[in-house]
Amino acid sequence: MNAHHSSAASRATAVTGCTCSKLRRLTRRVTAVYDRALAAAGMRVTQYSLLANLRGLDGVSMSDLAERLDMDRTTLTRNLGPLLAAGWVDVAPSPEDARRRDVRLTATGEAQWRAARALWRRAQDDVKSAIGADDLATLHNLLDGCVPLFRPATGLEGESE
Amino acid sequence: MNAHHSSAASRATAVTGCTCSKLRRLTRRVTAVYDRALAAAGMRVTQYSLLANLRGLDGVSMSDLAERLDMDRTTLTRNLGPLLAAGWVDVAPSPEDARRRDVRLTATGEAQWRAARALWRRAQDDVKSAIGADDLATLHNLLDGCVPLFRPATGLEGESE
DNA sequence: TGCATATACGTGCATATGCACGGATAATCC
DNA sequence: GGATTATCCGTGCATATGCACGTATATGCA
Repeated sequence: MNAHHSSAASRATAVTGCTCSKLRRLTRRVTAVYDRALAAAGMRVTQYSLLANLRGLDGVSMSDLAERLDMDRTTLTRNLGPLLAAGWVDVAPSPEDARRRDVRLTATGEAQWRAARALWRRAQDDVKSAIGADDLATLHNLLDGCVPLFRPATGLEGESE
Repeated sequence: MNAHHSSAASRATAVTGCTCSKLRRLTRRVTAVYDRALAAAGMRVTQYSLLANLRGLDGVSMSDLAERLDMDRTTLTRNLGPLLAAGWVDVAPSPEDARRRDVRLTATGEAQWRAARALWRRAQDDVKSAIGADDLATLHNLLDGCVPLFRPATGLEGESE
């Protein structure tokens, strides 16, 4: 399908269709790939991502973690539910600020992540094989680069007046 | 940020990170853009997409529509709920096959779609401005091109043995 | 014809997503 | 120091997503 360099590189195609629907469509299908692979570890890709992002962090507030994941704060609250019930993460009030609730990966959660890691790797490799390394790199760069363009205003960027 | 041709074109970057999480992350943020724009029409981008896809089709079975959208059949059933309640779509048993239920856009639904179209257009233009026409074209081509790679097997493709 | 199979669909369950709203605590400002 | 404001958070509501399972109808075969 792709000889060597660029199979999906655009040749000035007129931009048509809904970017959002295209994103949602592919997200649905790709999520299925990862979820099927991670099912053997009893978790979904969203949960795997939470565990992975919690690694190395020694206690993050809900809001900080949500912002880090570009996720709504209240969505994070509920997404942590299953992980909390499974004992993979721990949430405790911050000693310094009683308003904050610090999220932490437990030892069990760390072990679970480590076990799921191989399954995730397999899914990631499958995706890489299917899309191709070059196109996947381009896709990653586009996805990463676009996110900051749509971040909600924190009220600190446009201090012009 | 981009001089002329390619701001997000990859230069052999090592592919790291989770493709699925990256997709989900951007989808979250971009969906917010469209949903905010379409809120004035009382609908979300998922619903707008349904109406748009129903246009021109004179009755599609649930399964066919789901496949067309790369969406789980049961997800479609529930996503049609609000549209059905609003009277924007109509679902009726097929005259030929009592198992099938044909989905059709109503006149009200058509009008709603037409009204929402301008709002969608504005969101789409905003996204195009933010990302840039070239990168957006590349993104669209990648998204469209990848979907078929992850379609569930229909049991008709690998007849080798 | 009658039964086994295949197809089309809905529901229960669990999670994912985010807006609107309200409660609790910290910071600020007279 | 007490009222106002800002920050951090959970919950109610509505939708989005899909797997497992069951039901109804059509199809194919003996």
